[in-house]
Order: sequence, then C-alpha cells, then structure tokens
Amino acid sequence: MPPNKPPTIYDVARHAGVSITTVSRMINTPDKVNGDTRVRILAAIDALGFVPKAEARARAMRGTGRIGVISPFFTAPSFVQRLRGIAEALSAKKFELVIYTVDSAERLKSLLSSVPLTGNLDGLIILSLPVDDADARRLVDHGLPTVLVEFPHPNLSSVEIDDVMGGRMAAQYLLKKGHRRIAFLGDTDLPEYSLHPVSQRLVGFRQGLQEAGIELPDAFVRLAPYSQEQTRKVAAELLSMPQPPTAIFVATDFQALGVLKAARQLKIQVPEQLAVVGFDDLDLAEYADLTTIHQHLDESGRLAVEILLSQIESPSRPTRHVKLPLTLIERQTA
Amino acid sequence: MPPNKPPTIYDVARHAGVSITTVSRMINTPDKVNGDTRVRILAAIDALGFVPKAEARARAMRGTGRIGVISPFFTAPSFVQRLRGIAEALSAKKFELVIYTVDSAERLKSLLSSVPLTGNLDGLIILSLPVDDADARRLVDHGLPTVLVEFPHPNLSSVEIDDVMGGRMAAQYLLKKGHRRIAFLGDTDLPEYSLHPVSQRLVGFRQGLQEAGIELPDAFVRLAPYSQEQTRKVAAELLSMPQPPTAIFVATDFQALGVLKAARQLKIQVPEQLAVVGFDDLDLAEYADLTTIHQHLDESGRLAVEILLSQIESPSRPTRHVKLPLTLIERQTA
DNA sequence: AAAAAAAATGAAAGCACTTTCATTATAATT
DNA sequence: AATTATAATGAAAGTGCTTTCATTTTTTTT
Repeated sequence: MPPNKPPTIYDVARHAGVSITTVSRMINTPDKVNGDTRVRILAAIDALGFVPKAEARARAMRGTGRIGVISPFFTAPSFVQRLRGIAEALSAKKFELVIYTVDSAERLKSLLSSVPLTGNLDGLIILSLPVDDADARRLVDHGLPTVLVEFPHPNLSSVEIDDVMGGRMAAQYLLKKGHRRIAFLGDTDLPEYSLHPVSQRLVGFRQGLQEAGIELPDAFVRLAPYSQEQTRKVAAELLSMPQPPTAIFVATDFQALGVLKAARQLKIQVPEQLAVVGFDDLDLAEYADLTTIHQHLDESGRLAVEILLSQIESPSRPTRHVKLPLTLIERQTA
Repeated sequence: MPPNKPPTIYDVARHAGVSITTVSRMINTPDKVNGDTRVRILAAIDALGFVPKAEARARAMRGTGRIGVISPFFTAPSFVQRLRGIAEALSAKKFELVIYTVDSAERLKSLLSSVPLTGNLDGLIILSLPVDDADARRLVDHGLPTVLVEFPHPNLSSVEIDDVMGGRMAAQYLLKKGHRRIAFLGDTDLPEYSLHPVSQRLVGFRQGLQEAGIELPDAFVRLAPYSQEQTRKVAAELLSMPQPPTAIFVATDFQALGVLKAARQLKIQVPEQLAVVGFDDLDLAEYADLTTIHQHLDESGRLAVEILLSQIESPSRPTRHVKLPLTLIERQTA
C-alpha cells in the first residue's frame, strides 16, 4: 500500500483473514458476524486506521465550512483588496477559503454551472462578475447561499456602490477646481453583457458635467485595455491634442497611474497643467499621491462574508442589497 | 424512472442525448465540454433536479481535487504575485485552490498540525513561511505532498532564490555606478526562527561591498516595519544625516516605494542625489521606474504547482530544490 | 483539397463499498 | 448417527459515479 493511500475494506479483509463481505457486515450488521471474527476484524480496522472513504470524506468536510470565491484573475489590485477583506473576515472563523479564478466569460459560465453541483461549498461570493438569470436560479435551486460584490442581481444578496454617483462626484470636484476642458479615460475590457461599473462612472461623470452646462466631447472620452502601458499610450494621445484637457477622470486608480506616467513622460506638471482623479483608492494611490474616489474595497469583502454567514445560518432570510458609501480623497494630483 | 427515485447521471445523459462520461465532465471539468453540449446538459440537470450522490462521487474520485496554499496574509504584493502564478497553473487543472492565510506564528503552527490530518487535500504549497523539522516530518508521515516557496527545508521540495547573491548583485551595481556612501534598508517583521530572505540579502549586500573594500556602517543599516509610512519615516531619518548615503538598497520593492516617497518629500533628486535599488520587481516597480533585483514571483508559483503535481502523481519521486535566477532590472531610480 | 492537430465525445474499466444469492459450518432435532 | 435447521461466511453482481484510453469530429495547417 502506497504510504499516502488510506487503507480500504480490501486491506482490512486481507489483514483479518476474512472477505470484504464479512468486514462490511461487521461494520453494518455486526450481530450477523461471529464474536471471534468480529474481534479479529476490529483489531484489523484499528491497526490499519481504516475509515470507510465516504465517511472519511464526509467527516473531513464536517469539521470546517467552506466558502468559495469566484474572482477575476489577480491582475487587478482592486480584486486583491476585496479578497483581502474576505480572507480577513474568514480567518477568525471555521471556514476555508476556496478560490476560483476567472479569465474568460467561458470560464465564468463553466464555474457557475459546476460549482453548485459538486456540493463542496457552504457559501459562495462572486466578485465583480456578471451573473445572469439562469445562473442565479441554479444557485438558489441548489441552495448555495451566494453574495455578489459589485455586479448585482435581484435574486441574490449583494454589496455594491453607486458608480453613477461616483462619476458625478469626480465631475463636481473638477468643476469646483475650475476645470472646463475635462476628459474621461476608462477600460475597454468590459463583459459582453451586463452594465459595467466603469460605464456607470462615465454616465455619472457626464451627468455631473452636463449639470454645469459642460459637454464631454467624444474626443475626450478614451478607452484603453486594462494595463498601464496601454493606458499610458492612450493618455499620451489624449494629452498631445492641440487643445488637450486640463483634467482627466480615470475610471480606475490602476489606469490613473498610467495617465500619471504619460504626464511625466510628456513633462506635463500634475496638478498644475493636468489634474488627475482616479477611482478606488487602491493601496498604491497613496504612494502616487492620487486624488481619488474612495470605495471601501476591503470592507466590501468583509461585509460580503458577514452577509453570507448570516444566510448560511438562516437560509430563509431575505436577500440583502447593501450599498457602501463613496468619499473623495483629496491628495496631490487634483 | 420510479417517481420517488432521485435521478442519476444515467437519466441526465439520456435526457441530454450524451454519454454519462460527458455529463461527468460537464460537472467536473466543464471547459472540456463543447458550449452547446454544456447548455443541453445543464438544461437536463435543471429539468430533472439532478444532484450527484455524494457517496458515489466519493467512491469514484481518485483524490480530493484540492490543493492547499498556506500563505502570509495578503498584505505583501509579492505573495499576491506568487499566488497569481499558482492560480494560473492550477486553473487549467482539475484542482480547487484552498487558501489558508497566516497572520501569526501561532496560526501557522495550528495549520501545520491540523492540515495534514484532515485528509482533504491532495497537495500543499507553503509560501514564504518557515517549516521546522517536526512540521516537515508530520507532512511526510501523513503523505501530504508539499512544496515550499522561499523558505526551504531539506526534507521537502522547494522553489527558492539565492538571496545572498541578490544582495551581492545590488552592491556590485551600486559600486559600478560609482557610489561609495551606500545604505541598506530592510524590514523588521521577521519570524522568530528561520533565516529570513531579507537577512540573507543584507549578508550578500555586505559581502559585495566588502569585496570592494567598502564598509557598511551600522548607522547605514536601518530596519522598518513593513509599511510604506513607517519605511518613509526611517528613510527620512537616514536621508537627514549630516553625511547621508548617496545610494540605498531596499530589501523589498514595497519598502523601496516608501524610500522614494521620503526622497520626494525631502526634495532629494532620484537618481542624481540618491540612487534607489529595490528587490522583487513587483508589478508596481515599473510604475515607479524602480531599478530592482528581479525575481520570478509569478513563475515561482507556477513552478511550485508543477513540482507538486508531479509529486502527487508519483509520490516516490525524490524531493526537488529549484533555485530561480535573479536579474537586475535597470530603470530610472539608480 | 488533403493532412495533421486539437477538441469533443464515448466505451469500458475502476472505485470502495453494499447486497443478493450461494456455500459451508455448526447446532438442534429426530 | 442421520437429517434438518440455523448461523456464518464468501462470490459475484450491483451502485452511481470518475477516469483512462480510444474513437470521432472539428479545426487548423500545409
């Protein structure tokens, strides 16, 4: 027997000198087994540390609960911060954290179909990923308590922010600072269906400008793939226009860093010649002295766990949709 | 089908017009099933209300399908990058990723005593955490294939770097750049036992300087808690000395950012007045244009998974100790 | 268009047991 | 002592799935 392979009923039978049938009887209906034989089989069970596999597995699962997190791949620091909140909230509890990373819509679909069926989880958190009606129904039907973060669905609990308001806040701040040639930069990597938070931030931003009678020209709305290098390039184009903007609202801090890099390379003074506002308030926003719309990334993870655990305890409780507040953090860049 | 008999995989297969193999794949590795077929099978599962029987699954499965990772808490971006490598390597496999975060030596001890006993992991990766002889013996005795990353133990496979050499490389680079008043800044958060990589980087750094006849004065060796704010303060003290260093080797990129911040606040030009070299080459090193010793953080995670999976497949294979190379990435700060 | 490679799917073996039917051993009855 | 009944045990079939190896289909390459 390989050292790491647990003993089976065959091993016990061999050890005790009986058939597996008799061992099975010993376990299930011992009164049908002769006394002396019973003793011999029990000794073998003890000696080998035998536990029927299904029971061993059930027993192993019983000790701790298991929370799954379906998360976009670790490329975005905001996901890491939410995950940190989740891990922190779970670390004091008797729960394991199981991570399923997603790098495509296909993969998300895959997970959402298999995770409710394999029966390994007590609860599930889905981070910043869209869930459709069929997916939501399956999760509910299989009784897997689920909390969504950032992308809500009416049938499942969620932790959200008001992205429209966030965009509006950025617009109002830049207007208050006296800016009139104002641009927006967001990312292109949006899911095919589902309103993306970045799109909502643009909606709010546009509304905020319109409320002050300021247009947001199409030339001042730029999208870049979610990488600093690509963002830098797009920002460089924007900043090299004949009449470039004097302020940019960047839909995520991560890409705001790309904008700052472009400014640095074009020797444009921030904030004197260019004001930059980001969104998220990532850990590294402080390093970059970035003015940004702060959302409680870590707290969103913690709160998701709190809601989930209460649903695991009382499955009949109604779903909850919680909106976390936004605040504007004024640093150096705007 | 008898009305009170729950549907089985055979019923689902018949209903969807596929084999039970394909249904099983849909449940366990859905990415290996064609999209249209997946939809059909899911519809059949939903229509029949099929739930796989736990006992039958337990019987049929050749393992737990789960890989555990014991990791320091997500405060350090380097752990996140290693974890990213792990997640990437596992995402194409049939394993779930279970995270156990560690925020104290007590917690580490607790995990290392309980995790091998639960029998619900196929393998374990331990990230940047010390493992003593008793821990290593327990892991081996219970047959839990284990790979260590960063902190090696002779009895377990590991993925490492040569931290001493890394320190030496930084020293040689700064000397080549003409620096003679050279300092070191590392972090104070070291485990109570086990030689920490940062200590080894200092050893190598010191050696590299000594080989050129340069002393590293005690006043030029500073330690700060692993936060940018604390690091900034310690760096500010260092930089405010009567004869401050003209170059600093910072043992981690994360803290190097704190040093750069201190320089900025003291209006010290980098690299003209102060050269800064970091270690790790974190994602954000590029943003900060940080010259740094590059280690393959993502790759260390991927390689750990590769070694682990080969040990799960063939437990009798001998342990492997792999050292990943280091390269110096020359950017703006030095 | 043909050949090669990759993806999707299926047949059959296997898992770790339980259960049914058969065989053997022992005890009770005549 | 022989026969019958009961108890103990085993062989083989069955469970509801997973997995391995093979086959078919589709896609890509030449």
